[in-house]
Amino acid sequence: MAFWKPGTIAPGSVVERDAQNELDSSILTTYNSFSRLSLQDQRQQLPIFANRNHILHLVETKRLLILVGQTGSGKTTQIPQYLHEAGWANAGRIVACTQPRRVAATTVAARVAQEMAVTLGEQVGYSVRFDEKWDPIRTRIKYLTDGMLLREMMVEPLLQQYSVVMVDEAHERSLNTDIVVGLLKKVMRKRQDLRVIVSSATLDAQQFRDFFISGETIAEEETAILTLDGRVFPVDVHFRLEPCSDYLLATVDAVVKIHTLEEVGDILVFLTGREEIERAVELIEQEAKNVRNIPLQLLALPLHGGMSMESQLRVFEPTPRNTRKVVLATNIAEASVTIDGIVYVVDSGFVKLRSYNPQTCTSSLVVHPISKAAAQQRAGRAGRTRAGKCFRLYTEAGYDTLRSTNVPEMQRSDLVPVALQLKALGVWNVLRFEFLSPPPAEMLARAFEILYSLNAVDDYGRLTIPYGMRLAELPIEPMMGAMLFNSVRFQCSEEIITIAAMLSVENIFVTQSGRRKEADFEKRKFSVEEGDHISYLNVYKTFLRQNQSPSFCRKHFLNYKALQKAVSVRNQLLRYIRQFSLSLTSSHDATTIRKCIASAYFSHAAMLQSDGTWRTLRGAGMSPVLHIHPNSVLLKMSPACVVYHEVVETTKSFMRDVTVIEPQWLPELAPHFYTKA
DNA sequence: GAGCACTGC
Repeated sequence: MAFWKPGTIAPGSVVERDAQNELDSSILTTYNSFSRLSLQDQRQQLPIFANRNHILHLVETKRLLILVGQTGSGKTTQIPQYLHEAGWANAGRIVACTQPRRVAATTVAARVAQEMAVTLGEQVGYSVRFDEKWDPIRTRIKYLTDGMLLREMMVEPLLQQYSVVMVDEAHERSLNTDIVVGLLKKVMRKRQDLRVIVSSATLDAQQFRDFFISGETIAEEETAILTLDGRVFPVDVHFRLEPCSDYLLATVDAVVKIHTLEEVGDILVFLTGREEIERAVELIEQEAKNVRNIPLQLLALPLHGGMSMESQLRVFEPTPRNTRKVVLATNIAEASVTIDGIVYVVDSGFVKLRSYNPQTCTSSLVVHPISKAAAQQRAGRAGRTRAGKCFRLYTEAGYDTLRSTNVPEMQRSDLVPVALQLKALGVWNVLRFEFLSPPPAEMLARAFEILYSLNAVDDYGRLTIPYGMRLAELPIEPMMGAMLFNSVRFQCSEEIITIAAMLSVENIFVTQSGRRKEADFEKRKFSVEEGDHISYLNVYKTFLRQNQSPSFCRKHFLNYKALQKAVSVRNQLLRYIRQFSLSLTSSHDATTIRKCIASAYFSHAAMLQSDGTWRTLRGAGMSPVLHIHPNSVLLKMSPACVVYHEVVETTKSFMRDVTVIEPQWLPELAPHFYTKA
């Protein structure tokens, strides 16, 4: 293939896969060359074992250790054990290891408990939302999501119970990881004894060190950067010689070329979204019919977050005989989901990213070029089980123009919840908080204006007690929290908790390509003219009445897993209601429920214009022209006045989760915001 | 008559 310019990357030079994958490679006997060894012998075979004493020495003598960990180095499972063996968990102290994802925290904890031959939940435990197994007295090593560590810090800001905190996957720059890192720097000022380990990728290790040594919190000589070798297979990386004008067609072309020219092995393709993936599947299926001289069948499978769990599971089934599987995936396959047997990766070089515009309170979902770090992560997906190849649909010069690491989530998020959480975590002056990547001061100032309008902070920017503190404690966004508190007054808290839970989960209605009409028909059975919120209430009530039956969901195109999550969220919210001693009352009057929604979402009210679009009532000149989202039950209706949960900008500015209201409610419910004309 | 990347509390 003269088409491709080869450029090998050395074994171990790909960015670390997430902790769960690291674990998979040692659990799955098929691919574990050490499987016949005892667990202790297996531990000593890991590349990291050679560094054990060095790591312990660094933790002993330095206060901050930055680990550049390669794939399969075993750092997530081994380092906490080394620290435990060396006595860092003596005298009632605990070694903590944070993860950005729930599955990683729980599965790694299970593996470590197994290696230490202890019962999970005793010496080794984990803590994630909805699920925890650890013992306040006995637990010595604790794996937790960084979000859970933040919750613990609301109660114990100095983390006195922990001797070492290891922040894993810090290079992903998730919102919570960044907040944890910023807070750890603050804690290190007050606790000389605390040890911090930050695990990251090559490209940003120095940035983490610079962050901690700035402001003389800790001296440079109190820090160390250590690079660990990994256990992965080499991946040949091929660039295009010429840029392509249409990466979708280039994708299909690349898949067909791999299929005809390369030896057996499954293909993983990275694209940006559902629509694109479905088109690519179609095109590949067409092309596959024309390939006649190959004994292998080509099986194209989509993989994206909008699919039901059972459809997603299809990509994990073993590839049938005489078949080559090609999985066309979104970013879900970059870190969250690992597919075995992938030998070839086709990388479009693009990703769909959500970013937030605080001026219009709008989030947009736009296709962006990926970062170099993400490109390496994607390439690494080909080297899991044996040597692989990665075909990049961009030139080497194009690669050089990519930014080195991901845009931190902090830079593209609504800062209202961040500001509220930092206040609740005891950060007195949020504008002076040391962020790893500081957001513009005016964006933080705007966040405080909104917190003030919600009565979460007072004239001086102080958190109100108990209201602001309670809003911060709730695991939902502040405006939704306000709706929850208002529901007590409207005497419909039962229904509002359900609605809040349903708004917290995505993709309640699943759509399978080709069965859209059926799905639409089923959806209409739950739909009411009042709008999406009340329709969700219907879905939830019916789901419970059907005893949370998976087959009921399948029959009616409902997402079983999403609904189960809604049940968990609702139970959690119910616990908060009880904790705050709020009364639980039920209302069968949809008008009351709609008024309650509008009482918190009054700033999200929009009026129908003569041209058939909507505009927000206040600041209409600034607000974009709004449309009802195609997923809304109100799509074909033209309600005169609505409130919406959020606006997402894709091809247009769409209002998602819309409820019909009467315009005269607004001056009654929010007189400070709307004055009667 | 069109659309929705992925996490987390």
